[in-house]
Amino acid sequence: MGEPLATKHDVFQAIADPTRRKLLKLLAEEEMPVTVISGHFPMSRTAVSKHLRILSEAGLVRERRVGRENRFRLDPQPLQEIKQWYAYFERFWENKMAALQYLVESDEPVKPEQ
Amino acid sequence: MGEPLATKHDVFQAIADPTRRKLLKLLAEEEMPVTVISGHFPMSRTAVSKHLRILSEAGLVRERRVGRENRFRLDPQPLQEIKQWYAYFERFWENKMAALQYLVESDEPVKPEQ
DNA sequence: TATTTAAGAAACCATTTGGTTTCATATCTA
DNA sequence: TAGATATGAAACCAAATGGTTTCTTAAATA
Repeated sequence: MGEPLATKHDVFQAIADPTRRKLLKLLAEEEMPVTVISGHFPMSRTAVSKHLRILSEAGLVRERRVGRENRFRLDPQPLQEIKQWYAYFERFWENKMAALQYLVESDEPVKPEQ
Repeated sequence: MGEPLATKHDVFQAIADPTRRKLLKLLAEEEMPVTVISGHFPMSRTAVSKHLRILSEAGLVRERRVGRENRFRLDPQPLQEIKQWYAYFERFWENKMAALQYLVESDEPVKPEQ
């Protein structure tokens, strides 16, 4: 049923690395083979390949063999978990604003509570 | 101006650890001193304290000395960055839905694309 | 067919991470 | 004041992380 396709790696941990976040943005636009992808990063192809493996195990990218190429593309579905997690805190965000009159998006110091 | 208050630690990296995510949920409810907080976790107080330090450096918690206690509470503000990051991909998610007829927010199995 | 190209596997390495225990210090309280 | 309590700092450690280089294999091509 609606269970994740491949989640050997945690989504939160997968997106923790800035290189992997950049990979996701890159692969959101279009499908690409590993060599082309690695051309966008200042590290070895092997290193990029490892990051892709982690993203793949978190279900965030899909891979497809085409000849000798391995083409990757984004699968945003597991990011729903991030959204749901965030949504929980959004509640407190609202509460805080209302109840404690936090000065949101300002440089005013937060007023001590007592 | 509206810049983050303390971001020696990356927010994405801060929420990558499950213990720290649990800490955020715990501290969302109420302010607590370190000893009380650490009672909720199967590890040493010092370990919890280190996690709190990381959350603090990411701006996700505020600390306040009260006598000999150090009380922590959630500050959800930096989570906005997560939301913004996520929002970018939500766009692709929508696209996929439209183009590939994904079944969103249901328990139906995702239809294979080919 | 011989050669080039694409990619992963393996071995390795330095640094970071997440934990520990011990110790020092500041603040309560009997 | 003496002792108990709350906490962080320091030193330490094993495992995970993010990178490297080398080697092998499969597919495309001259």
